[in-house]
Amino acid sequence: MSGDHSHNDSQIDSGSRYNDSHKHKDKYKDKEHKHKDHKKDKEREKSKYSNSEHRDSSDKKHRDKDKERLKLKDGSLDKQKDKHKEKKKEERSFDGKPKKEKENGFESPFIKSEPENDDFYHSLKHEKSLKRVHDDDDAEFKPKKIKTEDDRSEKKAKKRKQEEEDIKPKKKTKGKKGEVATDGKKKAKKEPEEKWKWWEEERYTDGVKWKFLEHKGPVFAPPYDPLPSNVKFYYDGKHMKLSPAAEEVATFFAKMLDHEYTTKEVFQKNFFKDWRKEMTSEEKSKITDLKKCDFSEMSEYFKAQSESRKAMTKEEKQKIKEENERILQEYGFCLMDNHKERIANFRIEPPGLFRGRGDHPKMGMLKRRIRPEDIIINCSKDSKHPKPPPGTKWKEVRHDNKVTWLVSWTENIQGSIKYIMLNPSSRIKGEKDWQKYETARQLKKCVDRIRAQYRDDWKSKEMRIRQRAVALYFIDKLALRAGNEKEEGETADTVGCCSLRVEHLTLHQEMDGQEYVVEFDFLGKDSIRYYNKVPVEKRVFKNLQLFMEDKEPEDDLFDRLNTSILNKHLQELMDGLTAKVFRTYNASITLQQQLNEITNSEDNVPAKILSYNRANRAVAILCNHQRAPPKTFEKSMQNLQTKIDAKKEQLADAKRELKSAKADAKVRRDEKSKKAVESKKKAVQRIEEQLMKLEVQATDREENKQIALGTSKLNYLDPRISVAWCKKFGIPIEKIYNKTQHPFSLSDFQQVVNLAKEKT
DNA sequence: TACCGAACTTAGAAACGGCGCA
DNA sequence: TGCGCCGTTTCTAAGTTCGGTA
Repeated sequence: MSGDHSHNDSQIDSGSRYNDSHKHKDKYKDKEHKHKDHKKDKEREKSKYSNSEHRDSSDKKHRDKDKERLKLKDGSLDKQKDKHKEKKKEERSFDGKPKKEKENGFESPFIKSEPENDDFYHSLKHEKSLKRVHDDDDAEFKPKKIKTEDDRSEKKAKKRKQEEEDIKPKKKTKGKKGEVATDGKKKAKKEPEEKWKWWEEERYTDGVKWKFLEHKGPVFAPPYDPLPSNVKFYYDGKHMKLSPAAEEVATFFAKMLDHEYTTKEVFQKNFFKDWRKEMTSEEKSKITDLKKCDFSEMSEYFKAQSESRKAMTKEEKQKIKEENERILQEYGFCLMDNHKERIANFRIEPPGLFRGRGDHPKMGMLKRRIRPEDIIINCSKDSKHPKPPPGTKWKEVRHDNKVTWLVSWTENIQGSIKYIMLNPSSRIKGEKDWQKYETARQLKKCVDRIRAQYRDDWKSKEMRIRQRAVALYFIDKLALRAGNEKEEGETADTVGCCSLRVEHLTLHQEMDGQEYVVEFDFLGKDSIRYYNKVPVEKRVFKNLQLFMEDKEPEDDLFDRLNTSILNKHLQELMDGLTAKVFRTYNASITLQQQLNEITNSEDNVPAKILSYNRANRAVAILCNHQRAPPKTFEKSMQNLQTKIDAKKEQLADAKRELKSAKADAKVRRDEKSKKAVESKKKAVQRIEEQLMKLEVQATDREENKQIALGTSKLNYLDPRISVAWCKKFGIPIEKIYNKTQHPFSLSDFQQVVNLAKEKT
């Protein structure tokens, strides 16, 4: 990326986003409190206005101001749009791939390392490069076809028809536990299952997700197991026997007694309110104050139970493991279009207390038990439908093949729908993932034009266009999320780009020797704090001043913008473009740039992996993927340091021994002493390597203290970049991805690796 | 065009389990 | 052999996007 889009330079103090986070947390909480109090006061004052009235009046105010400041639109945008549409037609063929790229072959720059080809992300022809990485001499490679509406040749229609005829599952032969073999071939135990190369097949059209789907339904949470009679609950110091329903809910609280949640007022209030709903009228009249409730015996009981589980014998543990495996084999897989696919979450969420993140107004509420009568089953008409537990009924059985879920139910906290879906290794998820990275690569081709346009729009005569352009600049430069509007009081007060409020930004004409600095401070997804000081272009700065003029701190910064308007605009700029594509694109391109920049081919494997982790870290910082430092962090760092110190001593000893061996050899001049020198040399070398490994580990861990790498690795980084990097620098792919990560690249890769091993 | 619900992705925390070390 | 550590897996909350409806 060029200019101001190099993310890492753009943050004056990127480290401060993490290092200061605790310092700022309290300040932020105060701020949030103030905001809420202020809001309440204002609401009281303005109680005669409804929310929408207030918004309307504010809209009008801004509209009038616009008129004063800006003259009417001159139609240049439409011209631009038309021009762009034409260009778009030229750029792409029907399947979304540039013609040029289709005609010319491609070589991964990480394989062929000329500097001009270092832009892997841009020039990559994905299927081919993947294949190259995996299997250089596979001449049979066929690029995957992405079917579109325009893509229906007669031949393909015939093929589809044939597929439809073939779609019923082939007769399966059951092998030993959990083995399902197709085509009547029994699979040998432990033999790796043949991997479905779905990426080599054509996709469904018209929103069809599958033709055949069969599964066994969900696994329900075990029924409540009442407490033994010796485990007592006390109210106001006196023992009180609770009814089963009230006792169950009490145990949810008792299980969380050591958690910070139970100390929060909102949590306690919500819990108590919902708990009382489960009580008998007698209990209700007696138990009126949570503070008088003593759950400690219950809590101790659960702790003891957890301890005894840990202390179980090997055999007992094995028995449980086997039972879990049996359940997994029975319920953890489905049959989708002839293939056995792993289900991600086949267990229904058990009842408990809702743990919202951040200052969630509903934390502590009772998540009720889900019964078969709440469950909607989705499967093929012609499949064997899952049976509800004896004496119960499903809410509904439907056959909707335009969705990917198998089971759904509505949860009682937010009233939202929960789903049981397939594992990321499934075709259905992998295909989507692949598509996502392809869209991001499409963006790479037109991002310069889009950037030029939004820069131009900063000067627009229309306020809404200026706001859109500045928001897009933030989304692109800072990888902010889109920021949907949220219902007040239903969730924690978090924002994204479009929902930023005036109070979330502070403008500094000059700061730390830089001009036009914007200081962001807000809570994003999961109430993770985003704190960043960013120098921006003068025009952006001036626009922000304009947007903030005459507004209250709690007013929307972009009052003429929402995610729907923004995404509609993005759709016009590029097919399939939405705000989140920028995050994927910028994450992947950052990884590639960082890898190019910091990998040293002379380094050994651990040092190269450190480089990879650092590149990954740059992405995680960009995307603001933070985590709470592990509880054992300080201790584990200390342990590591002790190991390093010991290793250093060991090295010093080894060096001394080598020195004396050398001196000895000089005097003796015999074979034996020569050999001794050699072996001492090797020992020194070995210890040096071990020390280096430990030091690298310490650096990596320290740098990772508050940063979560997993999310970016799993969701934002095009795996082809990592795979190509591994190939170029001779790093085993297993060092970067474990066996469950990145199915579409790794399953194939792993297969080729295994084949190669077999051949040698 | 605004609104809303459905569907799906992204997210951090917690639980789990296996491995290395004393 | 037991224990602690740490990577992996599971869990489910919290986002985004899309499409239908009024």
